[in-house]
This record gives sequence, C-alpha cells and structure tokens, in this order.
Amino acid sequence: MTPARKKPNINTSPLELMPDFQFAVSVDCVIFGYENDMLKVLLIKSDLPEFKSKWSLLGDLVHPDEDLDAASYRVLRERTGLEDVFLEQVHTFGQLNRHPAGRVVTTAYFSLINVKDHQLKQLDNELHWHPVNDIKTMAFDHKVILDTCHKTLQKKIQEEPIIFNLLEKKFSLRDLQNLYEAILGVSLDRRNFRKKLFTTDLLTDLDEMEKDVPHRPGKLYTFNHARYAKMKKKTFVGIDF
Amino acid sequence: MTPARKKPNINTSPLELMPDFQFAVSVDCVIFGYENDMLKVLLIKSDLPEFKSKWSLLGDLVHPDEDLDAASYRVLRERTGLEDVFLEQVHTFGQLNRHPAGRVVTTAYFSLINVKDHQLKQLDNELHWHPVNDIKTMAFDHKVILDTCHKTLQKKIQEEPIIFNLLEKKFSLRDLQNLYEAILGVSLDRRNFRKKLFTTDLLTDLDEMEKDVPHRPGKLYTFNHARYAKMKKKTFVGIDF
DNA sequence: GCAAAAGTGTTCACATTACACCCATGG
DNA sequence: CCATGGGTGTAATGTGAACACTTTTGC
Repeated sequence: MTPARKKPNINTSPLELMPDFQFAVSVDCVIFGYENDMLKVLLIKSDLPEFKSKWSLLGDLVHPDEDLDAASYRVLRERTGLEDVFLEQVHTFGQLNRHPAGRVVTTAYFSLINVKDHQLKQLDNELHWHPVNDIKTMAFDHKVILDTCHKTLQKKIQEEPIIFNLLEKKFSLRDLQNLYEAILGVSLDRRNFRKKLFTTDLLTDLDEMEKDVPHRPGKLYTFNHARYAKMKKKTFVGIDF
Repeated sequence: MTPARKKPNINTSPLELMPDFQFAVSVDCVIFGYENDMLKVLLIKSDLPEFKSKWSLLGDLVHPDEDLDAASYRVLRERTGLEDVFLEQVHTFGQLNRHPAGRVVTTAYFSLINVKDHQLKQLDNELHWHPVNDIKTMAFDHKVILDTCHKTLQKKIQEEPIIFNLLEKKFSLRDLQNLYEAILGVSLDRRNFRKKLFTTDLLTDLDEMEKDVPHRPGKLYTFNHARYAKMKKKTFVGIDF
C-alpha cells in the first residue's frame, strides 16, 4: 500500500478548482426549554415535501462570511429573539445521505433558554415547544442529533452549573430539583439534593418566598454567577470509569 | 425585526444552485502516542508555503462519497497503516480565515495508538512524533485544535478507560501510572493509584514479569475489555460542579 | 382540618487521602 | 552493597445514600 497524495489537494490547488470537494455546511440548533415540569425542545415543521409531516430542528446554511458559531447564534436569534444565551457546539454530522438535496454537513449546537424570557419569532411553520420524551421521529437525521444533544445535556449538567439557564432568575429548590429530575429521568432524594446544592455555595438566598402556590411556599434563590467564576479554576483529578 | 427566509434556502433549491454556500470540508486527526514517558502527537511538515517551517496535523479533504468518520479513518490508515484503533470526533472548527486557500471547515478527531504497534507510512514531509508539551506553534489553527483535543483527552481518560489504547497489550502498573501522569500533568500517589486500579477490576494479572529492567521487575497486566463491556451499562447520577 | 409540599439531621457504608518501610533485581 | 523502583496497610477524613417527622400555607 502506497497511499500517495490524492488527486485533489487543498495544499496545491485553490479551492475553486475543486468543485467536487465542496459541500454545503449547515448548523442545527437544539434549543432546550423547561415548561410544565418537562424538558422541551423548540421544533418547526419541515418544509421539505420529503418530510412533510415531520418535525425539524432549527437550522440554516452557514453563510460564506460567517463563522460556524456565528451562524448558530444567528439561527437562535432569528427564531427566539434572544441574545447572550447559552449555546455550545456538540457534534458534527456528515453522513452521505442525511439531506435529500445533496451533501450537507451539519454542526449541531445545543442551547438552554428560559422559555418565559422570550417571545417566539417567526410563528410560521408551527414553531413549537415539544416535550423531548414524546418525540419519536423527526425529519432528516434530526432525531439522532436530538438524542446526542440530550445525552450531552445530561452529562454536562452534572459537570457544570449550566442548568440555571433553563430557569427564571428566581427559583425554588423544588423547581431546580424537578428540572434535574426531568433532564436526567431519575428521582433524587430531596434532603440530599438540598444539602448538595447548599454545599456548592452557588445559590444566593433571596429572602423571598414563592407566591400563589397551594401549599407552603418555598424560599427563592438565584444562581451566584460571580461565586462560580471564582471557584471554577480548581483543577480536578480523579479516575472514575 | 422580521427575520424571514434567507435568499438561498436549502429547502427550496437544489444545492447546485447555491455555489456561494459551498465550502471545503476537511478532517484533521490528532494522533496521540506515548513514548519515553511523554505524550506525543504525530505531525507532518506543512507543504503550504505560508507555513513552510510549521508543523501540521494529519488531515485531508473529505471526499464527496465519504462520511466524515470514514475520512478520518482513511487519513489515519494512510499515515499509520493501522486499522481498528480508537478514533473519536472532538470538535469542528469553522473560523473564516483558518485556511489560506479559502473557506475550509474542519472536523477534528483524536486517536490513541500504541506507538510500537505500527510503522509510520509515507515518510515524506518529515512525519514525526512530537512531545505535546514542546509544541509552541503550528500551521493554520492547528495549535488550537491540538489544545482542544489534549483537554478532551485529559477529561476522557478520567471517565472511560481509553488510556489503554496508548500502551502495549502487556504493561506494568508503573507504565500505566506514568502515562496518567504524563497526560494529566500531575503526580499521583503510587499506593492509592494501585488500589484504585485494582478496585476497578479491569486489569488481568498475567503472572508475568517485566524483563531487562535495572531494578526489581514489576508484574505485567492486561486490560480486561470483556469485564469493562459488562460493567459499562451502569448509570450514574451525581452532581459535581 | 386536610392536602400538599417545605424544611430539617443522623447514621452507615464507602471512597479518598496521606503516609513509610521492606523487597527484589541488575550492575 | 548500592541504586532503583516494586510491593504493601492503616488511620483519618470526606462523601453519598438512606431514611421520617414537623411546619406552613391555601382551600
């Protein structure tokens, strides 16, 4: 085997001379929200005839003068009107036949937003929140992308306090625990959960109470960003297969 | 703001009609190895005049009929002659001016191989192993890609027993500990390390000894893949910021 | 007063850390 | 016999898991 230089070589030809090696590149945003004790994702009806009745992630082609990250922020902004929200790259999907129109490589991002913080923009194509657990099929390979992002979300909320992006500024411990349980699909011991959260020292007690609840109101807290920024630096070493 | 449908739309035009929305797509492989107590990475001299004296990751354009994963396996195979090795996608880099030839989006993969298991193929362009800690600058944005993959490696060896891919089949506990220390850049207590590794129950004692060492020889072990496959299923829940 | 959820401590098992000495081998 | 690393145990501390009763509020 002498695996020599392939015919087209980016190092010796300008890109324009290699039309066969040009793909479309898109971004797809998995926008998670939390509503009625359920983890939800923002989806739109596909406008491709092939996927007429299927739901699709929010995505777009990357513009020629646009970074990947910028493209995903743009999609998010156009659809939700939100800026400065949590958005992170997850994985790139490049299967040959993932898009009926031709070769499209897509980079998936996941975003965490507070459902109540925003107005849905562009209400065509039935842009809607869907409970993640109810979604069985989607257009393209979007179900695979959603599942990948859901797993990434499950893992990351155990490593970093990103979960607060899904809640309103003020929340009760019960809100927070319900959200963990909704995302992880498990139930947690209430006392241990509270203890754990307080030892992280990342919650600021607002000395306020829930209102209009048909039971004893809980205290409200807020996430202490500043304190997290300080403690984040610590290195960690531990082997845990 | 009425963020309406953008002019070019993949859902309404065949891709061929959107030449401005076509990019080159490449893969870059960060191939890690372990030699002389150092974590190393396999690099090649860039053949672009812009980066004449700089080192570059092993990469190539993705072929039109090739998945991303297949492309990275191909690059790895062509350069190392190896098949069936650990290779995993890490991140996609799509900065506007990351490649002088034009718009190239690249997906980075990292691979873990046993340096002694293979013969370097295609020994042109000074394909060489470089200690990761000695590398200061690289061609393109490859230093950023390398750093990203190094961090991913550091994180993943603490979560999954992928580190064994870097060692020979038979290894001593000292080998394994040195490797952890080289990758993580820390030093670990020897007794605690051994205890920890034995409680994972993933090492098979071969009842063999090191040979030709200028000190008391250590026992040799091998990684028990079967046992790991069995125990892997366990779910884990724990919040750890 | 009833329903619903808030708030609160202790115990036990297990994991992590810190730490020091003798042993086997090659030279 | 000396240099080098191999091999081993224990005590203290910290962490995670299990578990039940009283309190506050709205109705």
